[in-house]
This record gives sequence, C-alpha cells and structure tokens, in this order.
Amino acid sequence: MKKDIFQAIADPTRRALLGLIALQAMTPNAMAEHFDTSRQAVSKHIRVLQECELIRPEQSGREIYYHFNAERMKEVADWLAPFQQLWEDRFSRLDTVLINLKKKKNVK
Amino acid sequence: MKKDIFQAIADPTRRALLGLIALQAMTPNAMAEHFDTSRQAVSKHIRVLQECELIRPEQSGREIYYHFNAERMKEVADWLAPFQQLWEDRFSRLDTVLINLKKKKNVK
DNA sequence: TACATTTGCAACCATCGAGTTGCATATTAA
DNA sequence: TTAATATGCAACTCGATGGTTGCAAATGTA
Repeated sequence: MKKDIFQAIADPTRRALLGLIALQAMTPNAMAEHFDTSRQAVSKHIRVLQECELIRPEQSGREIYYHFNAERMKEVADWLAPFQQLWEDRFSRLDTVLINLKKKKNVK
Repeated sequence: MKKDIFQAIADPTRRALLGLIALQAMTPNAMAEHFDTSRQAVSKHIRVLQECELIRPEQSGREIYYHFNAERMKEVADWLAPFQQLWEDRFSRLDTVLINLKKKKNVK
C-alpha cells in the first residue's frame, strides 16, 4: 500500500533514521547499531521510508546502502510554507497571507 | 498523555483542520460541517491538536472558538530546515550542510 | 563445498488510533 | 421553567502500527 509521507515522519525512530542517512548512505545493519531495537524492526522502518521514496536502495554485493532522497521532503515543506508566513513578518504580511490561503483553497 | 506534534500532523483530517483554522477561528460544529465524519470524531482531533498546543480555545458563551497557533509549527520547520538545504543550492552548499548536520548531532 | 553474513519476509502479539454511539453538562432560547 | 443547542467524555469496535522471533534467499569467505 502507498504510504503517506507525514505518517512516515510521525515515528521518532524513522525521523532519527532520516537524520542518519542524510549524513551518509548506510546499510540496515549499520543503522540498527544506533538503536535499541532489533535489526528486523529497523528493516520494517526502512520499508516504510522506501515506500514513500524518502530513501532509495543501492545494492552492493550482499549489502544494501540506503540513500536519502531530500526531494521528497519538499512535500512537507510545501505544506508548511503557508503556515510559516503566519509566524514570520506577521504584522506586515498577515493580511496577504490569509488572502493567499483562501485563494489556494478556492482553487478547489 | 503528551502528544507529539509530528503525530498530530500525521492525520490528514487534522492537517485539513489546521488549514481551516488558520484562515479563521472556528467552533467544533463549524469544523465538522467540512467533513464526512461525526462531530465527536472531529472533537477528538481537536483534543489532539490542543494537547500539543497547535490550537487554543476561546470560550464564548456555550461556543468555543479554536484559534490556530502558528508558533508551534516552528518545531516542524526547525526539524525540516537542515534537510531543506539538501535540495536547495545543493551544489554550492552541500558540504557545509553535512558539516552542520554532523555538528548538531555531536552536540549529543 | 561448507559455513558465515546480510537482508527481507511471514507470523504473531500488544498497543494505539480513528471512528462510532450514547450520555452528561452548560448555555441560550421559548 | 422547559426545551434546544454546543460541547466534551466514556465505552466500544476494528484496523493499523511497531515490536518480537523464526526462517529463507543471496552473497561472500574459508
């Protein structure tokens, strides 16, 4: 089944995994060493992250290096963007922000 | 129990609720009209959002207007920020981004 | 070839999460 | 006062989720 990216980052272990992989591509075994859980539990998290394309595998012999796919994070950033304007420059731009939000909504 | 903000925005209905309330403070009944679910289901979502302070209530007679608290979204934005640099200006700044991520991690 | 390593998958289990219905409480209106 | 409205809370159901253990397949090594 297709996974939602917001659900993927809802789990703290998965967020930590993304932090790790963003620094350097890593094998499941290497990842598991950073957590108290079993390797299989980490493997299941990897599956979720891969399903929504937040990471991608690179086979190398019997090892698999998982790489971070930053592009997919845009979806979260895009959702966050209109809200972000509500706490930045709030006094000068609040009105236009609300107008933009309404416009976006009315597009249907 | 204390709710995690990432878990709060994991649910699509709650994300839609935040979009609504960001435009205008609203009562639970008014929110429920925008969805197919029952009023009580919406009420439970409100509870979750309120627990992590993404919204705050304002009593007015027997009605309760819920207001959006944009400040709390910073937590998501802050988590996203270092990754964001991985897809923006990637060729010019990739190295420094990785260094920053490593520094942040080593702070412990 | 025989054995160890790396990984994924399946089965099972306990808990969580989102939905429902029913009910109690508080406020407004008739 | 009586009735209607707005809201929250409790109990229940059911599917999703995160963890475990066990096993099979593929690759590398002795």
